[in-house]
Amino acid sequence: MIEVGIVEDNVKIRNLIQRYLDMQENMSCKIAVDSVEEMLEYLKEMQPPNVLLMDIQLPGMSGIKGIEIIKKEYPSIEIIMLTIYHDSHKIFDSLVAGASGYLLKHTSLPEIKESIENLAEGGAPMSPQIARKVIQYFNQPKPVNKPESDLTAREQDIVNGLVDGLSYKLIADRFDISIDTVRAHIRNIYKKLHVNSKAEVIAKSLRGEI
Amino acid sequence: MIEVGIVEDNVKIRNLIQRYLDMQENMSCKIAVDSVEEMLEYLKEMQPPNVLLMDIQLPGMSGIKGIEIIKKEYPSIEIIMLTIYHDSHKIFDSLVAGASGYLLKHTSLPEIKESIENLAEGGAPMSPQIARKVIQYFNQPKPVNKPESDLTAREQDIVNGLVDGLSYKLIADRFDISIDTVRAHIRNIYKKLHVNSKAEVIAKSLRGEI
DNA sequence: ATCAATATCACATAAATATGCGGTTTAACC
DNA sequence: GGTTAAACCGCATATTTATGTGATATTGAT
Repeated sequence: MIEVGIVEDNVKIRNLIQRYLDMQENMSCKIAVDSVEEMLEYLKEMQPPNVLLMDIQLPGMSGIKGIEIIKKEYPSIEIIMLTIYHDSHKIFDSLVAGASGYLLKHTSLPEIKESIENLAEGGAPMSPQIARKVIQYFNQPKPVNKPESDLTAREQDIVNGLVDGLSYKLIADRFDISIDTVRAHIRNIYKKLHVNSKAEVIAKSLRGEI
Repeated sequence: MIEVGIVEDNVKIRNLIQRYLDMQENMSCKIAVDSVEEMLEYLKEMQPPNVLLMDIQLPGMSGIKGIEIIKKEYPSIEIIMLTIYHDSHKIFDSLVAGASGYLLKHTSLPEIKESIENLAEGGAPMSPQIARKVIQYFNQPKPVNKPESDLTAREQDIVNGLVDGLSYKLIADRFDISIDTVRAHIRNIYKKLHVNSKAEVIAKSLRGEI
């Protein structure tokens, strides 16, 4: 039996969903409130539900802030956002805050039910449009970076040593070469990268510019 | 009418899917090959399909490399991966390469059909397990960082100077203070961060650990 | 009013780094 | 067989960093 809770300030929608879910054989929906604050009150006293359906636009605390707080206190609760917002910011903020699913409000009752079951089975319910936005997120950052300075394998070793915070001496020890050889490599690295300090090499490396 | 192409080296599966899709009223699936190379040959001569179903493990070029090449040449083709692999690396590599969906091979024929329609309507078909992994990607980076070393504003300024690759002298110039003051700040920064070199501060900073 | 933290500055010194110039050996390439 | 690139080593020196031990002024909290 899956215990479902609802945080939604539109009474009509809330009652509709609650009645529908509570009617299901494998679900129970006893707690439906209209703010995160109320839900937190409830959680303090009662057994927490397995799944929460949550709106974003709410009186008082926003649903996204709510995710953070609830997930922190009750990490086992899976949260599905149910909202009209389909802008990337709200989607990503929700997911980063800890939501496990994101549905748009036009989702039908049977689909909501299915999503909850889906979640219980280790899935992550998302409206198709949302999934699209999430996937687009991965396509975006592509063309940004493609520097490729060609350091030799050994030079890359030395750079890694620098990034690990090692001194020349320790790098020499790590690779069992003399400190003067380390110096030589570093000289060459500086030439190739057009820099003249350890700091710049580390910065470049950690920025993925090598 | 949605034109679908298939790149899949298992003949049985390929034929099964092709026949099923071609049978649908709103779809046509005329081209089904067993390698990316063959598909590229085909695309050079014929009208490109709207959607491609693609395996990852293929003879010759991998499906992921295939996405890159095909999307580069024919950006309008939407690609759905259809594979047995559910490891994060393959999923993310596929999405970054330009895939619009990612289905696991146990997906039923009607679900595949539905996914293609879904895609045509602006969605992004994903198996629930895949969606879960994608969502987990966003949750990940959160608990990673919890450093909270409380540097003062001035100390943070100095750190930024270091990250910018400046020497003590240049940092002093930037903030119009003496080099000895820079030294003093850096001493304090080292104490707070438990390090003892510029390199480590820069590394920590760029890793978001400050 | 006192205390703690911050920001500022100074002097001194050891250690590390940056840079110049020199070299040998090895493996790959034409 | 000569050329080239890489990896290796050494010595010298100027600059930069790391660290110690001071000190003063300002500020916000107790």
